[in-house]
Amino acid sequence: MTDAPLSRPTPSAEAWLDTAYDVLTDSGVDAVKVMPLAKRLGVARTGFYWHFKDRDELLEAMVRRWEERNTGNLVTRTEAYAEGIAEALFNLFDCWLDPELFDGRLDLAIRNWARTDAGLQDRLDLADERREQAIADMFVRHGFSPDDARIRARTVIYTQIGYLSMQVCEQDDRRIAQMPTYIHIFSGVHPTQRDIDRFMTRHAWRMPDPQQWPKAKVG
Amino acid sequence: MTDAPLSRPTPSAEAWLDTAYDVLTDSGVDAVKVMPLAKRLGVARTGFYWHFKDRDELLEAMVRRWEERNTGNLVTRTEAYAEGIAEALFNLFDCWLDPELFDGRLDLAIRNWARTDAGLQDRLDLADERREQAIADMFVRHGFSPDDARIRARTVIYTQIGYLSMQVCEQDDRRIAQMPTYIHIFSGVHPTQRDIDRFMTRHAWRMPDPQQWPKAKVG
DNA sequence: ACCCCACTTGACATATGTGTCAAGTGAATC
DNA sequence: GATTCACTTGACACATATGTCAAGTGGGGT
Repeated sequence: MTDAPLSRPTPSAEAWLDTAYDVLTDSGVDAVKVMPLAKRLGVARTGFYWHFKDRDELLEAMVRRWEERNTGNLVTRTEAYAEGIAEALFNLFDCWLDPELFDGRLDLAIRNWARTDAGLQDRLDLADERREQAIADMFVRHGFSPDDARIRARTVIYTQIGYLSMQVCEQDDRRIAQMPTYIHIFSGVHPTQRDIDRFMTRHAWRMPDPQQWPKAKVG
Repeated sequence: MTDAPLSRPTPSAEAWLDTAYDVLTDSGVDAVKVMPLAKRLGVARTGFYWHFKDRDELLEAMVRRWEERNTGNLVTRTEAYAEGIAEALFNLFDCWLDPELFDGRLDLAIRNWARTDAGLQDRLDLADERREQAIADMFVRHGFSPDDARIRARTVIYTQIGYLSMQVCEQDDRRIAQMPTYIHIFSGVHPTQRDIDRFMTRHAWRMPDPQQWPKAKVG
């Protein structure tokens, strides 16, 4: 008899939502249709309408799932303590490695969907502005001029979105190994060995072989 | 009686294609459907099947339009003569300003479409690899190490794709004004006033007020 | 004036999608 | 054992899409 949150979705509403999420992230919003979802779940399509008013309500639930996750975590990472810009960027890069912090596939799906949904585009623009501001502030705290900081923030964001958009699939260990070079490009500063070790240790379990850890002065 | 290329599309096949292109670039491939296109053109839908075998043939025609355009022009720009890396990057940046050289909206639409079409994804991967290689070669020619060059090439590409993907809409003059800062980030080198002037002169008609031209050592 | 060819059209067959509704089911409560 | 509540179901009505076909139209060449 634990206290459940008030309108918690029933297990089967949850199932519709999860399936919808899978389809959204790997085929886009146009593929999120009640009939195919029902086929996947192996149930009658009409049961859907007991849990959700209509298709739009399902879509709205997914947008909320996105809003409650990606941007908030990213902003928090930019605010983490760092001795220098390199460490600060490494903190941010945690988001690109931990799907709990930032769901890249979902972000991309939302972004594509927003192209044909003006209301969603507005919500996305707000989220993007928050992210850009948070990263720019981070650069400013580490001594960059506001103008430079803003363009560097954009470079970081565009690079990440571009990476997602291009569907690059690399193994975590290769991605991690390149990150010190990205740090140098984004900030103009080489991370110290200390910065690198701290980051590598944090993600060691994704990259089991310490031999692969880069030495400082990469790039 | 001019010699027409052999299978040139008839004027009305052209019209279907153009409309399809518009819809593709601003709503995505899922919106490219014969019935709505017919409505837009104000003709009977079935006439479509006189010009094209089926919907797939229309889509294929658009993919070809893309292949014949974006990647080739981009690679050519990376090969243009440049005294230094800054000038070389400015040469490449021409693509982001001249829709004749590189059609960003089309590139983005193809990219989203490829997410749900494995065959197209393969063709896109080939194109991306050509682009990355060409840009990396450019960095190498200007003295960067192969590893660094490759990551810098990716940063350039991801940034551009990210920019497109985020649907940023800025005026040309503002974008142009920021480009020297991007050059610095991408290459670590400040463009000289000479580099900047050459670039600005080339795009002066997009940015009528020379007062706005940035001075060197920006960022 | 005729016909032919390029092209267009409306009717048909079929598939896939949305949403409503009244009836059905099965487990927990009275 | 009857009832009720939460949830599921199949039948229905309708919209939108694809693709085929035979018939129609209209301008150029003979």
